[in-house]
Amino acid sequence: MKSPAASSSIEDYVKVIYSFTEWQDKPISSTQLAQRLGVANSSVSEMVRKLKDLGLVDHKPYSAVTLTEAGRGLALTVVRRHRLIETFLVEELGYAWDEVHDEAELLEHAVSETFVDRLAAKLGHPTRDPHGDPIPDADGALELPAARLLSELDEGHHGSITRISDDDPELLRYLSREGIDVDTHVEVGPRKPFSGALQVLVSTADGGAGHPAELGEQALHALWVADDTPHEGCTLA
Amino acid sequence: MKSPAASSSIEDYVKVIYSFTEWQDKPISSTQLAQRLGVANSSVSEMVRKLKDLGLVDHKPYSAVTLTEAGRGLALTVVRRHRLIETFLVEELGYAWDEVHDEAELLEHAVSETFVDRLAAKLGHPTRDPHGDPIPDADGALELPAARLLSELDEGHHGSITRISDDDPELLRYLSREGIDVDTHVEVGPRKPFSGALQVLVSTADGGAGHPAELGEQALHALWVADDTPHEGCTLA
DNA sequence: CAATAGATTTCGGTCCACCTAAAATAAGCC
DNA sequence: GGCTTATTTTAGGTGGACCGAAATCTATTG
Repeated sequence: MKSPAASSSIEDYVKVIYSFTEWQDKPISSTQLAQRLGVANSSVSEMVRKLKDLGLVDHKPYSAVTLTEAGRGLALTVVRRHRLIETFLVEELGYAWDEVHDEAELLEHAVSETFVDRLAAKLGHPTRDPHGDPIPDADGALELPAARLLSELDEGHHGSITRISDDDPELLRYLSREGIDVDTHVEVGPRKPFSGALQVLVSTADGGAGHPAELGEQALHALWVADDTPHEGCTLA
Repeated sequence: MKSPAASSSIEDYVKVIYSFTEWQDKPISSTQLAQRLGVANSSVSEMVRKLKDLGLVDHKPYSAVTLTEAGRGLALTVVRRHRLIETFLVEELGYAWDEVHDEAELLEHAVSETFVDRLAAKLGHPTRDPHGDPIPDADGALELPAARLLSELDEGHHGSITRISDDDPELLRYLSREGIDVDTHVEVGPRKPFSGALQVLVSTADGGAGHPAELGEQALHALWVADDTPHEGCTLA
């Protein structure tokens, strides 16, 4: 049940490969992998060969990389560790949203399975981390909420934020200042003529009249909105 | 104030060098260092040269290794991390005494200064870890309790256990079964004729009549007793 | 005081993950 | 179909930390 123990590089590779397809289907290319890991393309080539030898990925030369079942299993344990640690940092140690990612990145390679299980128990077996990402359970099962990228929604749609990509701490701080958090309710407004920025109506927690926020491309691709209301529901009532 | 960030090997080396002299004065030799780190002597030689170049140790060829001020400073931060993590594992995650050492060993190299500070705050800035070892504060100051090795005490002495070496989990489990913990009060009894084992009277927590335990060489060198009562105190009262 | 046993260091050599530069391949375009 | 461009792989090389074997030093001790 337990493989020989992957190096932390190996864990990072499968984690990134997994994450890339968590919210969309296209598999990751070498170059994208290299960018996300911050290493040279050549390093990825070598490492992918090793991962293939280990049976963690499928790969034909010059094409995209996908996880095998074993690879996906490993990735899920890494992701579970990462997200539980993030949750712990926010809930127990008072970290802010935008501070947790890097810390978790390091810790996730240093904790034992026992640690993770006990941490999960202490936190009450949470199913989402502070950014709304689902936390796989100990068996690797996870529930992906149905959600769409904010950038794909048309004017008039509304729903609550389900997930916020934690790639860029700077963006997280901006969103924080605009009052946008996981579970915040938003309504999509009009596109600004040339800037491409989108107006969004952000509801206050108490249900009062929302205030507007302007979101650029970067933000639109980092926010996911739950598919709760195809609008009819409201119109009919 | 912060050096470039030592590798985890470097941290391990200075930690072991420091620990060796924490409760006695003789400096550590290459071979002892190699044994405690589980590496070959030749590896130690090389690494000590590097540590010397980094200004962390003093070392003349063919003699013992000692820490410089900088080295001691680094060692203290590592020891602080280690002991705070052990405390956390026991108090917050329900680890047993004998389980924490290895886990802390890994984690201590993966946590940031911020993490350590927040953890310390959450735990209420403890000054001793679960084995009774002193936890240095953020500035590297620590209070070493006056204590003597149980093996050095004569029959009739008594006092409370201040520190229990956590080198051997097996021993920790034995002591646990015998009801010996940090702060347990003990009285030194007679040596058993040939076995060399020592009889010790272990007080129960509520002050009731103690029960005897037999401790061999290994245990006698792992237990430290506070210097609280040179016996007169009691006789005079 | 010379011989030797034990500790320590030096000397090649390994493995891992990374790099740059150069070569090979795939894909788009005229 | 052939050319160019962009992606991907190979080749050769680095630094960190480790190893075993061989050389060297220290310290004893006869």
